[in-house]
Amino acid sequence: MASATLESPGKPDGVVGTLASSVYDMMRKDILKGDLPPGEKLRVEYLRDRYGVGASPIREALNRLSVDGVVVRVDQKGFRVAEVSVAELDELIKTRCWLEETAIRESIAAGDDAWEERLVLAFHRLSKTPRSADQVTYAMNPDWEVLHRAFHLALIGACESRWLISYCEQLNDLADRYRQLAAYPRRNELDEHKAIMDAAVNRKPDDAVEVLVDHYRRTADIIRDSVDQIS
Amino acid sequence: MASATLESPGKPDGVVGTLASSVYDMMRKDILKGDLPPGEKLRVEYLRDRYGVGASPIREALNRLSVDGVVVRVDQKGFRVAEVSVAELDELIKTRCWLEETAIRESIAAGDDAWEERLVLAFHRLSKTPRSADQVTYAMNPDWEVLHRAFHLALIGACESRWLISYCEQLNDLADRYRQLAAYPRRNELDEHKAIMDAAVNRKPDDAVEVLVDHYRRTADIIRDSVDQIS
DNA sequence: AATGCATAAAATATCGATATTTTATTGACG
DNA sequence: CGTCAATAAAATATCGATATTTTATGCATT
Repeated sequence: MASATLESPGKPDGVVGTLASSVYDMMRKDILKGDLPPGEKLRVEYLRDRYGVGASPIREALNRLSVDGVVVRVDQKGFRVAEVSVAELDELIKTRCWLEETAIRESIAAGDDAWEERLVLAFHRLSKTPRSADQVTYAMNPDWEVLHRAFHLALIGACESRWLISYCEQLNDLADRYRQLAAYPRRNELDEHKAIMDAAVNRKPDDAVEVLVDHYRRTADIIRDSVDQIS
Repeated sequence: MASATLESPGKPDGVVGTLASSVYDMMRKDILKGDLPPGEKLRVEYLRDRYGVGASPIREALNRLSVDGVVVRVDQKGFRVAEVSVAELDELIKTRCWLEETAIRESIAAGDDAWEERLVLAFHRLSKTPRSADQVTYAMNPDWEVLHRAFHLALIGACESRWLISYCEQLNDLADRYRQLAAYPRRNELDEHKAIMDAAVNRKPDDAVEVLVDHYRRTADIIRDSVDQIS
């Protein structure tokens, strides 16, 4: 953990947009995957070194991240990576289940063929991608993570509310952070993902909700002990 | 409108916290009540004059506001006040109804005596406060607005999810912005607020949801034409 | 040993200058 | 008249210095 924290993950070469936005993206990723661990003080001077930019873009990114929920801002005391806890995990999952129930019901009700096709493709791509980057020992596969996120967002993509989608995105990312932080066993969720997709495509909202909620709760159950130890 | 835009609403004298936070609060209020109108370009040089602080705190505040949904940020092009539209209003109200349905059901289920008492007091204070600042012509009463917000947040305060509460807060504020921007007739919502409170306190979730949703939709109906004209 | 105070060191937040990018303007050409 | 290119003006974004605040340290007192 210490070496992961101190090692610079790279500089914003080939900058697109602004330095502040690049730093925001990089820092956000580092926090969500645990490279910047829960509770860590985010000192501007250290971050300048780590990301290779000046204090202003760093502070701008930190301000944005603080509204995202991954960074905690205290006036005059600076910024800190948001803590994790079992209570927080449970509240997060509970809220996620509420909101995604609404979102998936609305998507099933309003979703057209295009939505179905996006969902089917998202599942297909996810199912073709190895869950683990290593065949012997579980190792996080970044490709799978990207496709996994896309699959879950495709499920709710037809709910016709950018607000609800953005809230679900936020809760998704925060929940995934817990998964990255926890000791996660080899587990293949393929059948669960397929059951969710089938229920959605077959326009069975009650089934979809039940399987989806079960999926999220099961994940939380698996990682709960581990979260208790890192918090 | 032009004079309201150009007139400085005050400087951060007696700064508490940081300049960035003070500017954030002031600018947020100015946007929500329409003093900084929809679509307006937020030029840093102008805001420096208006709020009397340097570019850095201005940019920091703008970055935070951009995640709030009241400001739109485009890299290399700066910041602009978020636009309004009828479609946006409808999506907002729809989402608000979904989320507050969940929040009020959960609050009714989990809320203890303390929650009831907070709600009863919030209603009481709201009912004692004149809806309009002027007895002849409707004029926005800031005191009523503060208590109105508190009442609605008290309703959902026992839902046991800080995420859901913060989303409802955001949607509440954005919906209230529409009310401030629109030509709003003299209307007294006292009976509606009472019906909502009674249903909640009497632990009747279906009634509470129905009256609450009706309340929000009615407001949207009242202001829709006016919103169409300012957007 | 615990508490309080003063001072030094470290960190946070802001300022103003300046580098970079976008927008506006003007003139040439078809 | 419309389009394109060049240039100037305006605006955005960043830098590094510095003012302000917080934290750490050392010493004295109870």
